[in-house]
Amino acid sequence: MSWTDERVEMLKKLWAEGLSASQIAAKLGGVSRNAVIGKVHRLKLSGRAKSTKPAAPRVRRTPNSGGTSRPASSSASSGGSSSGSGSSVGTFTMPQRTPPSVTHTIGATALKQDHEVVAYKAPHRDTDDVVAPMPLKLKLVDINENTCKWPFGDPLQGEFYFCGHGNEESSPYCKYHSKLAFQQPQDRRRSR
DNA sequence: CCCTGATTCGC
DNA sequence: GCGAATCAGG
Repeated sequence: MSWTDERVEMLKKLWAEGLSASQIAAKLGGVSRNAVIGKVHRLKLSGRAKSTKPAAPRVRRTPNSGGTSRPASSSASSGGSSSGSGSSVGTFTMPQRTPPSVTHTIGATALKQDHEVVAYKAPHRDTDDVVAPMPLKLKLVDINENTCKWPFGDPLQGEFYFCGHGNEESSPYCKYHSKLAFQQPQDRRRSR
């Protein structure tokens, strides 16, 4: 299909209304969104509602100068483009097992009382005589192989730290949190 | 991966 | 002039 006056008019209108190129292409029919964008550019209608945007910092593309282009084979696209999930420094990965929300509540509650309280009885069904330790407020940088890595708080919120108490060997958590972390299989309530 | 617009360039 | 391919972001 070609760009008749009507179609161009429609294009201008829709573009002015803020519809996306693909939407306009769909409405007009018979054209791809690329066709629409291309036309828009030719009509010099690009920059739409673009406030402070004097010049486009576009980086010149370099397919291959003056030669036969578009050989389909984009050649060495290799994996140089990073985006690698590699190991970004500073990134912390939460434990696979999401700590039960109960713990957070407890932690928070205990925190409000702040000092004084050194320990508190474990919540309900925990018949264990294991006592939950008050979390030492260890920062990410302060934890190591021997500190419990049970997280408290929300990394996105203000407070975020780790339990930090000593652990049994080979465990990332202290005795108490190891229990919470490694067995949850208790009966799951029918959520529905 | 979905989407957006921007750009290039063979046709 | 046209628009597919491609790019650069969100």
